[in-house]
Amino acid sequence: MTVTLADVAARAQVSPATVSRVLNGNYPVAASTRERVLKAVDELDYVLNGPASALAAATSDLVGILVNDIADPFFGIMASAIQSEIGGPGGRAGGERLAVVCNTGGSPERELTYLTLLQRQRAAAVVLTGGAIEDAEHQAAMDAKVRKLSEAGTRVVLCGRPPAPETGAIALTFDNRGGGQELTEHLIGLGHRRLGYIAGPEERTTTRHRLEGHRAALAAHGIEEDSRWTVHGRYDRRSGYEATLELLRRDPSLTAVVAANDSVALGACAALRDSGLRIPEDVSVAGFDDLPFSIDAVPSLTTVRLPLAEAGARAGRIAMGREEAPPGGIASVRGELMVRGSSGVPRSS
Amino acid sequence: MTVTLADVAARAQVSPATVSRVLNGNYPVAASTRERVLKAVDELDYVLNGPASALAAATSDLVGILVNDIADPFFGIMASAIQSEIGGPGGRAGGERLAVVCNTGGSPERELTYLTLLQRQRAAAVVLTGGAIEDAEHQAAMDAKVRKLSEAGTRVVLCGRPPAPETGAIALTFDNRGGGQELTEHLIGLGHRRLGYIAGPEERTTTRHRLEGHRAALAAHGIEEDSRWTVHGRYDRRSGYEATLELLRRDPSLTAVVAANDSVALGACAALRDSGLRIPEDVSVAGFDDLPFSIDAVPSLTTVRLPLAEAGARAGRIAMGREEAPPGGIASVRGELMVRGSSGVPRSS
DNA sequence: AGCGTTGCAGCAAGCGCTTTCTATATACGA
DNA sequence: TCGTATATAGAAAGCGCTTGCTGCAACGCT
Repeated sequence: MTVTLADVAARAQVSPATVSRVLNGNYPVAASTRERVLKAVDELDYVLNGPASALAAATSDLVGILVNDIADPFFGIMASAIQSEIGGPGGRAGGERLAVVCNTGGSPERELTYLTLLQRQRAAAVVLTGGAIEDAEHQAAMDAKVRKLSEAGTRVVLCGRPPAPETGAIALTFDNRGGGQELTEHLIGLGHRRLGYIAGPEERTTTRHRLEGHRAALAAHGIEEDSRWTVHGRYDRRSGYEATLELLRRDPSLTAVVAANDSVALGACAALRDSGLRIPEDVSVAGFDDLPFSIDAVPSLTTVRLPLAEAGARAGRIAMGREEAPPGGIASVRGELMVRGSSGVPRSS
Repeated sequence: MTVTLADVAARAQVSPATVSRVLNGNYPVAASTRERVLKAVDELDYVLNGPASALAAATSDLVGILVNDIADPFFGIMASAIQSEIGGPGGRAGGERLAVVCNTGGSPERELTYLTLLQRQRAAAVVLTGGAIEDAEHQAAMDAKVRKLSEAGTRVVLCGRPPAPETGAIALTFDNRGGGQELTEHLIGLGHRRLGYIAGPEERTTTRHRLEGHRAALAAHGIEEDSRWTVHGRYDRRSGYEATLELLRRDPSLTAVVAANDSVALGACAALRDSGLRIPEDVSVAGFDDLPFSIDAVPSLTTVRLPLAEAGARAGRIAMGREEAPPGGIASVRGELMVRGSSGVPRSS
């Protein structure tokens, strides 16, 4: 059998209550007693029973982080930053908390089930990262779940995700629309008038907002849109490659390609090169996020930098109650345009 | 107050025991009764209390995945694959399990503390990924912890990590030494005789094994080593950039640079370009791992492909007891040499 | 008809911990 | 010197769930 609190108590010649208090340090215990208890703990190699503790105390030290794709550095970087603030071993936080990353793979069901699982574990906090799925039914279900979690005392923070009003969740939203607009305006400023756009998956807030920003920029400059110029795909390199070939097929006269994110942009670059086009002389390319590898692309990628680590860290602190929530429970985090080698004046100008 | 089993029982006019059995489905319950119970569960919006359940049943549905750096796709890809097999919502597995990713940041203390936290939660299984830290004391502590976990019934699987004999852990080890050797032999075969090597952090098994493979290749071809040709750094791009400049400073006549992994190789490429050197005409570059972005580098990266997703998936299945452990509890996973554009014949030949 | 089966449901005893309340001992003030 | 405040430890009642065992019908067999 495993060692229990009672065993430690017996060995230290004290009551179980005292051992518990020594371990939790939330009640005065005489120094000599504490020492005796700690010695017994050490000798017996005692490890607290988490479930029992959580049951009795009606709280748990679990913190959940939901991500859409853990293999994507976009989420990895945020998760890493969140986790570093959550504490866990070695973090800045006091109490040791188990920060757990849950990979939804972008599936609505998984998202919901993970939330239930965390609710079941009576998680101390939950951080939802990345864009939300735009399906009315799913969204309602999510909101209901989030509200329930909040009511049960779980702090819910949205990081890089649109606010969920009336749910009690704190939102740190990325200004995808503004960033998208700024990016496209940069290209328009260079003289581009025929811009292809590789959007992310449909029914995602991130996809929609970035695209809306792009369109707003076009509209602001009186550029009429051609529906052939927009293609949807996944948020990965492969998708960018294929979408670019498709764009080129539809309209070979495009002078710029704006991608939904950096991975897609990289795929776009590869497709352009394979098609014998130079970047940026023949076609300019722009990404989004400014992930670490973007600066290493050849040419380096013009993109919008999102402060993923900073936002994640802040979300983590808020989740831990170590930082005040922004006024109204909502904060918008702006991106920063990074002009680099992949964008230049169009060939025809 | 939150809804409890008893509330559901009252509403369904059955005993708590029956509700529990309906929920767990491990005991015969009449269809009509089950239906009544499920209806009550639904109406009351009941969510099982995880800790209470874990305490009573003395088991938990938590599975831990330890990674060194969650922001690094190397780990992200493995974690994703492991998690997909662990089940969790939507996975192939039957029971719903909470697969949690814990980020150690490469710190020995965190590694140990996370293991304790998982032990505390009575985790069903634990998967340790990536290289281990080569410190006798730490290793002994880890082995002891792992042994204790095994004894307590937690299945422990090492994925991409050297075996830990006598601990009861199953190991899926990457053949870093063989891969490193093959890679360097490829360069030697092209005619290179002056090869720089950017190693990972010291005191890491992965670092050592890859370096050993490199040296074995040199030795096999009678190439004498120059201690100036090896530089240690972190496993990231920045480190590769700086290390390359350092190598160039030490010996400008190098015709090839072998990096500890792909990120480092990318940094090396950037440094070479910034130094006015062409790849591979002036200097060849090689990486390791074959992460998704490697093929997009310009020129595309010669590297050793590690089947991260496959190995992760297998580790996940073994952790769930859905696949037999390899004979002896140890399997070696080989890498595959991917010859691409970044390696060519040396300039002097 | 009598009796062993079989199928389902309930009782109640924990699982290992936390925490309130109570008890004791010591210290302090008047 | 006695009463009261203060510090520390213990007793015991759960926290919400699982599960071995018991109970009781309805059933099938000889």
